[in-house]
This record gives sequence, structure tokens and C-alpha cells, in this order.
Amino acid sequence: MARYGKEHKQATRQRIIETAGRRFKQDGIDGSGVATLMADAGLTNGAFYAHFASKDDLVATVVADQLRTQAARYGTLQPGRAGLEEFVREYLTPEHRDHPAAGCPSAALLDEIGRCAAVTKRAYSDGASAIVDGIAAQLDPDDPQSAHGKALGLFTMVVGTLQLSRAMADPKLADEVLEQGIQNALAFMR
Amino acid sequence: MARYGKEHKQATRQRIIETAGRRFKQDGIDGSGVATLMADAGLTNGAFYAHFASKDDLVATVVADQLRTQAARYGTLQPGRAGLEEFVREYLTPEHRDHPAAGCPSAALLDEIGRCAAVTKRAYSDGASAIVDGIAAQLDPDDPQSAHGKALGLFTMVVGTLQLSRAMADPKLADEVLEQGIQNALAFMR
DNA sequence: TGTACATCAGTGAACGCGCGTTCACTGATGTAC
DNA sequence: TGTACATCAGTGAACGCGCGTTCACTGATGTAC
Repeated sequence: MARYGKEHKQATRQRIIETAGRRFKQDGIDGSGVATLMADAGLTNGAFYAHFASKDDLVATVVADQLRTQAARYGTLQPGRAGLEEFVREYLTPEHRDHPAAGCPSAALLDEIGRCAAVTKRAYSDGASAIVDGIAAQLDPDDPQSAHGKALGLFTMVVGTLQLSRAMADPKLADEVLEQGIQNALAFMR
Repeated sequence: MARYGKEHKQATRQRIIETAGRRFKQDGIDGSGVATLMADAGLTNGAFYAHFASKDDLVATVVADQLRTQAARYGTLQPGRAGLEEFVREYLTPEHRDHPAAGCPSAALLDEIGRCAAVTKRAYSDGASAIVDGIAAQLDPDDPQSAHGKALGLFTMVVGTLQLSRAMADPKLADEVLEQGIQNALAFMR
């Protein structure tokens, strides 16, 4: 099975990173074993160490990739507060809540990342800072620096709201948390 | 080792619940094995099933206990917004961030609880609702029901802020997140 | 053009270890006589 | 009061299983002659 061009191995690596991102967000980092992660990518466990030095190495790589992907979603918004409002309304939907594998890595993994190796926290810090900067630019395109604090508040509120909604046992209560979260986020933006 | 009064076994059970709470908040639920949890309580693994039907049973019990404990902390505040402001300033400290074992269970475990068995989510829902009700009563003692939405926003913001601060690799950045979080929470309260 | 060889991405079995759970057993105690 | 017994909280070894990691091997391919 080998002797392909060098882009083949790179493509396999990228596939592992993307399927692992989905798996981590669905089952947690501790909850996802290497054999499962490789099976998700259509491979067997042995090939893992041809691509990554350790599970920790994969975790840090996946976190960086996930935050880059999440940041790219902000890039498609219309500029200014209107785009941000649209994003908040999309973020706090039952659809997003019920499909963590395809959703925001912060909402799915934030407290687990706080317990991860330093290399993973560094990857997360860098990615999250870029996202908060993006929010600040949407809040106040003329002076994003002064909007940075408010951007942090908006970010933590929507992430916390989605996590809380996912932790509710009663679907009706979970929906109410999302609806209130939208009201709160929009009120806070102003 | 036996034939004590019935209050002895109850006391042991309570000790397991409390030490497990600390361990879960420090290492995560998936990250804490039954043998470790029992050793924390000064026992061996075999005794576990004399107290709990399964690890899931313990998890649900611990979550309920942790939220009850966290709710009791609100009970000691002075009434009204002044007490709530004091709480926010205490909650978003480096001290709290750096000692999750003694801290808020929501900040330490919220995304993991979202992936737990239904019995655990039910325990969390009930406990969290009581806490949010308490916040609402502090925000507006005359009409707590109308303050419920705002209480949710305040709760999700402080929880998200503490999680984010814990995930920062750079201590200086982590401190800034807390300071901004206090500003944001106080601004949102008004 | 045809054949022998080197490459190397991926396989799959195995390592020691900790997981959640079970169970035969221990031994300090309260109770019965 | 003294002794034999029943109780039962806790012990510790063992179960099968999945964990992260290692490694000898495979076999399809590109290259050299």
C-alpha cells in the first residue's frame, strides 16, 4: 500500500485530524481511544504513530485545526453587528446543540482542554484569541481593540449557554435556555 | 471492621461522595477511576459496590451533591445585587481558577455532563435550576421570575469565563480573561 | 519494453496497564444466652 | 459477668476489556537497469 506521491500521506493525516475532531467533540477527548479514531478514518491503530508522536500530539493538532475551522466560519459573515447577530442566532439553535460533532469545539471541549497538556492549551489559546479578535472587529470595525473585552463576554456567554442547554435533561428547558441565551447575547452586544 | 451503628455506613458514603466530587472536578469524570476514587476516601476498590450500584450511579449522586453545595454558597451572600457583585468578584479569581477541586462544579464539568447518562443530566438540571433561581432572586427580590432570563445570562457568562481562563496557556492572558469577565458580568447585571 | 529492486504507508498482533465490576473471604463489633 | 455467635463494612484478588504504544511484517508502487 505505498509509494504514492507525498501528498497522499498528507491527505491521510488531514483526514485523521478532521474525523478525530468530530469524534472528540462527540465523545470527549478522554472518551475517544486511538483505535476508534483510526477506524473513523478508515485505518487500523498501528498506522497512528506514522502520523503523530502521541495521542497528546494529535489532540493539540486537532484543537488547533478545529479552532482554525471555527474562525473561518466567522469569515463568511456579513460585516458588523448584523453579521454577528446572525451568527448568535445560528449558534444557539437546537440543531447546533444536538450535533456537537459538527459544531463549536469550545462548547464541546472547553473544560476538558483546561485539563490538557500545555501544548494543547497553547493551541487553544492562540485559536481562541483569533476568534475573539474576529468578534471584536465585528462589534466595532473602527476600534476593535476597545471592543475586545465585550467580545470576550459575548464569546463566553454563547459558549456557556450552549453547554448548559446540552446538560439539560428536559428538552423543553433546554430550548428555553437557548432562547434566553439569544436574548441575553443580543442585549449584551448593544 | 463492622457492626457499627447505621450512621457509620452513611458517613462513609458521604465521604466517598465528597472526595469523588473533588477528584471529578480536578481530573474529569472520565479521568477518575473507581480505584482512585475509593483510595481518596481511604478505602479499597471492592467496597465501592456496597455503596453505589455503578460508577454512573455515583456520578449522578456526586453531581446532585455538588450542585447542592454550590447553591448553599449563594445562601451565605448578603441579599440583593450587592451580594451578587461580591460573588462574581470571588468567583472570577485566580484562586478559584487554580483550584478546581474546591470550586464550582459547572465550570469544571459542564461539557462532560452534557455527554453523561440521563440520570446525571437530570441531577444537574435540577441543581442548576435552583442556582439560577437563586441568582434571579438576588437580581430582583420583588420579581424574581422576570429576572430569570438575566440570571441565566449571568450564570453562563461567569461559567464560560472561568473555563476560558483555565484553558489559557499564558497566565497573564488567563488573568486578563478573569478581569474582563468581572467587568462584563457587572455590566450585564445592570 | 520488461524485470528486479527499494520504498514506505499501512497492517495486525502483542506489550503492560488501568478500567468497571464481581466475589469469596476477613474480622471487629453488638447481641443472646 | 463471660462466652459463643451472627452481622456486615470492608478487603483484595480476579474477571474480561480497552487503553496508548511498539514492532515485525506486507504488498502496491515508482525507479533503475
